[in-house]
Amino acid sequence: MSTVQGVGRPTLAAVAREAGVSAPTVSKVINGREDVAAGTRARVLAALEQTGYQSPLQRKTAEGRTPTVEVVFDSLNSAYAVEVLNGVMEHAAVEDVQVMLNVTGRQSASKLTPERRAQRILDEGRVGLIVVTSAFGEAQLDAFYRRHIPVVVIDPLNPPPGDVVSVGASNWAGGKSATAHLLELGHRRIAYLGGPAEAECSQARLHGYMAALMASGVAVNDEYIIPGVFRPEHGVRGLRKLLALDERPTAIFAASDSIALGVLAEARRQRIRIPDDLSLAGFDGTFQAEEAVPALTSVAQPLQEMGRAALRFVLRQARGELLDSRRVELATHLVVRESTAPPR
Amino acid sequence: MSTVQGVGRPTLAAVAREAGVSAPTVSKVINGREDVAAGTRARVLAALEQTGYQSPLQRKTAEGRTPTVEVVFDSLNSAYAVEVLNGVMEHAAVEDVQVMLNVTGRQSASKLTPERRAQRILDEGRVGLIVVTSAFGEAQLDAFYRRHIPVVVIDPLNPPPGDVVSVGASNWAGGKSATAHLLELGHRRIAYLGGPAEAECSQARLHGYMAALMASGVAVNDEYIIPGVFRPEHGVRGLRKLLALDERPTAIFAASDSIALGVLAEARRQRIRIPDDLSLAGFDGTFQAEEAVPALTSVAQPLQEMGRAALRFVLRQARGELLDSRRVELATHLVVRESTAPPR
DNA sequence: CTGAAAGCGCTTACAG
DNA sequence: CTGAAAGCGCTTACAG
Repeated sequence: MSTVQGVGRPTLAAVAREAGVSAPTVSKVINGREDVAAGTRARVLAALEQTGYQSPLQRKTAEGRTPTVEVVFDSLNSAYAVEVLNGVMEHAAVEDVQVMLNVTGRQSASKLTPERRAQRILDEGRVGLIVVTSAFGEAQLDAFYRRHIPVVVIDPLNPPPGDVVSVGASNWAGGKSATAHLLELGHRRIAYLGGPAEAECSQARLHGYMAALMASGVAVNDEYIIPGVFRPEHGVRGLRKLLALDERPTAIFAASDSIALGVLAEARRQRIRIPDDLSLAGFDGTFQAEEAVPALTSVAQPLQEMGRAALRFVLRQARGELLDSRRVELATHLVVRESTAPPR
Repeated sequence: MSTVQGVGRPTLAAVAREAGVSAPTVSKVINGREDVAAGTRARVLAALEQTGYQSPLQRKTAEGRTPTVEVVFDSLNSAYAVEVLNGVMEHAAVEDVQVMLNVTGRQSASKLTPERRAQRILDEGRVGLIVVTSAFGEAQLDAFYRRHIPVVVIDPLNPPPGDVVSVGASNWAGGKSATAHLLELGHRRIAYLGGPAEAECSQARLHGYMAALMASGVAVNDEYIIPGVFRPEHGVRGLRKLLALDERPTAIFAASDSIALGVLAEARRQRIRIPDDLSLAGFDGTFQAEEAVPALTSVAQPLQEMGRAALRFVLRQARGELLDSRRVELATHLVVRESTAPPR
């Protein structure tokens, strides 16, 4: 007839026993009342942690409910973002996880402080977050990290702080392969229309480009390297700048398909035929590359797989499993289509 | 000293009183136990509704937390879906609402029964749902409706049951304007590549098309009307069928831009020049119409606005406000680009 | 600031 | 299938 200890979930009474206080006192601490002495509060908090106490609400929230992961984009206005999202959603269906979607928009200056946002994630019972590119700054990622909220960043613009896990693609190898392809076709004047100068992925692509040039003994021409944004406008303006040069390039490697699409549009306006007058290679390998006219040679990133992998890593972290690595790079591969040809 | 009735949240005991049963019986109904007579269950359910009872969990969930709306797509693989989603997300940011994203995929045969899914929505404390096109069938919509879960359907494939609110665009007027445009250019043999025959929006576009023909005294040719799916494949196959006819059409009105894109691709393969040999108009007016080569004449739907409106209506219903109408149609407008021209 | 006592709201076990 | 009774786990009101 003796009471069996340690069976079932710990109750508030058990926490009280552990802390050597009464149940009402524990109740006060849990509910954030002020009228508890600092020492008592500390003992209660220790007991709460030691026993792993969960309030009925927390229990209910945790228990039957489908776990929820938050996915944060700075914008959904790109085929890139949509493909990553599709990968996340696909794996979420497999794992029976719910997805809270958050689009921050340009104004990274949110109303919420990093601390409050992290607290909210905790309050709402999220198991973790997937952050795509630059949706959150270092301060925010740090706040998540300090509270042990599992976070995975896809294609971080800057190296994420602490031990935050990131997923990307082999950008350097991809940049090298696209450039090598153009070199093999016989091009020597190859321009690079890049993404933001500070973005890791764009830097890697640039250095892959330079590595390919150097390996072929082709000098790097600074005039041919134009950083910008991953948007068609950059392709439009970039092409105009390149056409204004004394020595025009015969080929362009664009750091994203969206940039390449801008080049394509501007080339059409300027009556420059692609690939006859100018070869063009992109990066990302979204359906837009395939559907473009002419179809775009592009370095394909496994975007869906990156989304899936990010979710896998969030869930693993949430389960307390160790990850093999803080940084995962999935392979890119060059897909040759119609937009590249030997120079005239 | 008399007990004040009706003050504070209704308790389980109050529900029991209302239903004329004991508290344990109400508890059983709430917790989905089987051992309750059907008649008793019905009375308890009525009392639950009448009193507006919320379990402590529901109460806590509802209280400090940011309200959450669930958005359900059958697929995210279309520019259409992405634009609607963008509209929803934009308004969600304005209203400070969270968005749970759900992509059902082709298998509308989910593991969850309609009842259980509706229960889950309630348990998780969603304020309501936005359902895009055919993501849920009638049985599911009905289950939501019976539990008074606010639902708004965007572009329902079938007329939604009960008083479920739906948002769409002026499909009939759009179909008429596209066809009238082709007629004005001088076309008389105009084909219609439609969406699913049972889909309301496709029917409306078809009847707009027929109305325009009739108004111009042009006979409707059944061979020119081919229903299908809102995907490029339908455009590819549809064009092949039309080319096999003795009297080939000189213009095609496609019920979506994605269908038109398929026509465009197949026309290129067959060396049919658009608009020189064949005029082509689409529907949706997504960025894909603009970026196509040649740029696609298309009936623009205000997709973002439809997403925004859907969220507004969900929130209004959740607040218990009355809506002016169960069906809202936003205006479409024809955007003439490069893919339509007079017949040769 | 603390806790014994009372109380609240719901659930469980079981007699009928 | 139903409900009186007992019980559970937490919170509240208040004496000290």
